Order: sequence, then C-alpha cells, then structure tokens
Amino acid sequence: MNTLSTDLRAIKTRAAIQSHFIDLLLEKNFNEITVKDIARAANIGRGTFYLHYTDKFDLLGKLMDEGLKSATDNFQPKAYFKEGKVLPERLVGYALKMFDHFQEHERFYRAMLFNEGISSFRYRMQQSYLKKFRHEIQELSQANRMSDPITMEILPIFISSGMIGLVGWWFKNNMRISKEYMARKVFQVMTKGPLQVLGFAIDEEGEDELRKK
Amino acid sequence: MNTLSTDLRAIKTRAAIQSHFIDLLLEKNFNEITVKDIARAANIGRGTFYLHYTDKFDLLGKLMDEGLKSATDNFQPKAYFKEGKVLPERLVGYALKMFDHFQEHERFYRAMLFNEGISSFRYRMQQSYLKKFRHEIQELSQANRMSDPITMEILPIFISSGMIGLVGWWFKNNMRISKEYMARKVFQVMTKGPLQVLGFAIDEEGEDELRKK
DNA sequence: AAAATTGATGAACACTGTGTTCATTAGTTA
DNA sequence: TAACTAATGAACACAGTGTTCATCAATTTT
Repeated sequence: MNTLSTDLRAIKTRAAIQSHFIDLLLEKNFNEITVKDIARAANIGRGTFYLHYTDKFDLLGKLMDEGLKSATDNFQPKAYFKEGKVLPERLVGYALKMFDHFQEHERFYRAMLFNEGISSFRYRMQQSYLKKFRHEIQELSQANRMSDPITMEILPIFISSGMIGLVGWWFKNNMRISKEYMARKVFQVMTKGPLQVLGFAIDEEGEDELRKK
Repeated sequence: MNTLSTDLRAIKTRAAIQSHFIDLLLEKNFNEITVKDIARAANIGRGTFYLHYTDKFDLLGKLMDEGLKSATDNFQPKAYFKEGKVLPERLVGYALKMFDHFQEHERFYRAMLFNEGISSFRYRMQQSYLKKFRHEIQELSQANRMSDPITMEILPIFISSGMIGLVGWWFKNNMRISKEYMARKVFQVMTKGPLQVLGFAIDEEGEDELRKK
C-alpha cells in the first residue's frame, strides 16, 4: 500500500478499483465480495490490490471518507438567517443544493446506503452532517438569545438524522419526487415540526399543564 | 441448525451464545469476531454453534429481529390525540416509555448501535419504527382532514430517523440526561420543529413569497 | 532517446477461519 | 429405566487472505 503515488498507472488502477467496487456493492452484499472479485472486476491482479489498500475494509473506509468530505465541502453555509430570523427562501435553497449533490453522486450513495453488509456508513454520514450543522447553528445563534446547551446539542442530531432518512427514502423511490418539493418539505418540518405539517393541532390546555411541571 | 428445540440444554446453549456474543460485540468489531471466539466465550464446542446458527450473520440477524420485535411490541399506541388535537401529556408519556425501553435493554442497543462492523442495524431499526409510526399516524388522521400522501410518507421517516439519532446520542452520553427531559424535547421538536425549539423565528414575508410559487 | 524508477503480474506460500461429518459421551424427557 | 437428542472434539476439504519474488512493462527523469 503506497502513500498516494501520482504515477499514471497507479491512478488508473485506483480509479478502476474504486469504480468497479461500487458496481459490486450495487449488486451484492459487501460481506460476500472478496478481494479476488474486486481484482477480477477491475482487471488487475489480486496482488496489485494490496499495493493500494490493506484490505477491502480499508478500501471501503477510504471511499466513505472521500465521499463524505466532498459532500460537506459542497454545502457552503449561505446566510439563511438574518437578525435571528430564518429566511425561508434561502433555507429552501440550501436544502435544494443538498439534493442536487445526492443526485449527482447517486451511485455512491445507493451503494453506501443500501448495501446490506456495509457497516456504519449511515452513522458516519450522520456524524459528518451533525458536525456541519452544529457548527452552523452555533454561529447563527451567537448574536441572538440562545437555547440551553443540551438543546443546542440535541437539535442538530434530529436534523441530521432526519435528513439522512429522507434522502434514503428519496433514492428508494428512484427520485420520483422533485428536489424542489423535497426541499420545501424539509423547510416545513424544520420550522413547524412533523406533527403540524401532518395537519395535527396541539392541545393548548395540555401544553400549559406540561409547562407547569 | 434446529427449529427451536425446547430441550433445556439447547435453551441454555442458545442463551449462552447470545449473551456472550453481545459481550464480544461490546468489546470488538463484528468483523473480527470469529465463530471460534463465540464458542470459546460461551464455553461450547465450535461445532455446537453450527447446531443452532448457520453462521455469525445468522446469529446477528436473529438477535436483531428479536430485539426489534420486543421494542415495537412494547410501545402500545396510547391515544395521544383527541379530535385532531395532539395531547401533550400523552405524547410525552409515549416518548418516555420508549426511553424506558432503551434503558432496560442498554447492552443490546449499545452493541447494535455502536459496533463499527455491524451492518444495517440502524437501518432495520428505522424501518421497524417507521412501520409503526406510519401505521399510528394513518389511524390518527383518518377522522381528520389529512395532508397529501407524500407528506404522509415522508414525515414518519423524519420522526423515526430523528428518534434513533437521539437515542444514540443519549447512550453516548451515558444516559446522563433524564428520560423526562428527553421526552419533553421530543415533544417540542415534534410540535414546533427544530428551528423554533432552538429559538429562531421564521421570517413571515419570506414565507409568503415561498407560498406564491 | 536512453536510463532509471516504479507499478503490475502471476505463481507460490503459509495461514486462518469455515462449515461439515462422525463416533462417542452425557444430559433430558417420557 | 429406556429412548432420545444435544454436546463434544477431532478430522477434513475448502476458500480467502496477505505476503514474497523474479520478471515484465509503463512512466518519469535526465
């Protein structure tokens, strides 16, 4: 396993390995994929694989890292708030950009999100987004009256987890729903909460009683 | 692999395998756990393992199924709404019951949620909760004016994903936050949305403009 | 363009874990 | 007590792993 060789041959080999590995992930369980399979698919000798990666877990891990890095780099935090107020159009635009990204890297996300044998991608993806959102929210709320620290911890978790669930569903439905619709729903959930979006009203008396405790 | 033998010896063996397997999961990566390891930990012969499970994936899968079934069976849908209105105290109670369950089965959830090598537990857990929530919400909204079908699909996804993210965080923090606090936050997010809970206001002009499009 | 460097090849190797078989032992049920 | 059946442990063939090495071939460098 070499440390990033820039030799043309090495670059081509790594590209072939990665691309065919994703193909394999799309068609069968990661557990059932052998280094032999990968080498055969990429048209290289099995030994050559070990010149670049220590094992298939190493390959998978590096793919994940690259993919997640490219994702978070891509979403530059536009100012979607102003004087403590969320700007709906900006927030929708931000969500839209995320869906653009997912669509562009469809093969990667399908492989990573749906392969039965893949460990921890959803978790790593969530951690990656969580970090991003937490950072943004902290910056945004600096100028304003803030919520308690635990709330500041918890809410970004809800947002990042929810987004990943949503994207998974969107792919499962072959992206039939427009990105615009999805982005707008994300906005609604963020600002009103799932139950109100679903059309439920909240009993005010009950809420008052809760507050007393 | 037998079909549920009720022989005392068989029951004891299965219990030993399952319990020690969870121990192993708590201390090392699933990928690195061999059948030999499991057999040694459970004090049985390696061949005996194969009398009960076809391989370690089979064991893992069965553990997951049992655990997830016991979870959803546990949350009996109390009527946390009335005439289209959500009853806060009831909803908080429902969330509280979920946290009770997670605490009770801490070892199981820690093993399943945090083992690096475990594939798809989070996904299966989400699917399991999704099914449950979708069903409940559909029943609840039968009598009332409903949202469009896509919204009915999407929102439960947000809820189930968010809950799982939250529980993971709660465990990571060694359950330092009280279940009561967690349940109340869940209620707030459900009814107000993450951004309002965080203290952000929504710009109304921008919202109006969005609606026009 | 020639020389030096480095990647790729394929065969060979020891090793680890897998899943199965089978005769024997020992615990459980009727 | 007798009949049953789970557990044992050793043996087996097999598949995949990760490494080595001499040789060939592509690429940089001079």
